[in-house]
Amino acid sequence: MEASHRLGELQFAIMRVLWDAGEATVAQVHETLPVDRARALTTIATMLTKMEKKGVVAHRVDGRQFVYHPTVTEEQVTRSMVAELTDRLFEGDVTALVSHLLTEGEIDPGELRRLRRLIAERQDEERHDAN
Amino acid sequence: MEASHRLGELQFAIMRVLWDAGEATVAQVHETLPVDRARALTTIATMLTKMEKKGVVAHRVDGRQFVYHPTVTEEQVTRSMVAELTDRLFEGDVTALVSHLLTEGEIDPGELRRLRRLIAERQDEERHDAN
DNA sequence: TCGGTCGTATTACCCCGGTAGTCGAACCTG
DNA sequence: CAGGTTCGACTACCGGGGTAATACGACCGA
Repeated sequence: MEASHRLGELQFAIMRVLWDAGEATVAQVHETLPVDRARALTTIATMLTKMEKKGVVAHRVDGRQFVYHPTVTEEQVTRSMVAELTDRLFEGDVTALVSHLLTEGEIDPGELRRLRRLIAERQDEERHDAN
Repeated sequence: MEASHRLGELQFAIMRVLWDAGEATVAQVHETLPVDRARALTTIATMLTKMEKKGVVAHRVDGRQFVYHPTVTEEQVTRSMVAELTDRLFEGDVTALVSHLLTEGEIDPGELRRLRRLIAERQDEERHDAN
């Protein structure tokens, strides 16, 4: 029942930092962020403000600094973004997505074995769970 | 080696129509489009212009009408969008994505069996192919 | 106390997806 | 030929991601 937490590239990167650290100031996020492209500190601050308005982060005040923390879990975001793509591209048919990955993706034999094991485990759980 | 064909919701819907029909006029696209929400004809026309500028469609002239056709395949688009998500969310680890689908997604036992068979087939191909 | 520094707030752009009104040219049709 | 219709071109606007300069207030050290 969660809203669709659609995050952009930078927003996701920021969330990563916050998920890892639990909480962080603007400066800390800025430093921790992968330095692919140097971004101004104010850019991060602006982003965090927007993200707070959107409800994916919140902050507490520590002295003069804002300490931001996530209000949504990585799982929630990942799930909603994967679900959105699955809906968009495969009408929600998860199997179709996996099928695509198998036929189009570069999956080596080792990966295939891992996947097979994964599914077997899942089937086991399915059998044991009333869920 | 294809560029990242990132398409929005409406753009994708339009591409669907074009992929299905092979080619279509603005009016045909407009009519064929799922009538979830009534859109103005000009909206479709504008979108198609933008999409042509972006290089995912092209048009020929038939009398006074433009007949649009796709210049990229559904496979190309699907692949690049899936790849983008996989990179964003799972650092390109396809198995991680599938794992996510298995543990988080709503996959019923029937689906699991289908997937298992899919993987088995893929493994067979892997064995037979020198690829 | 005064000036610099630190850190957030405000403001302003750019780009692009989406939405659509209006304009102008071509084309029928009476 | 005149007037209405059709269809693309042009223009405009909103929202949101991304980027950042500038403004402003608080704080600290000399």
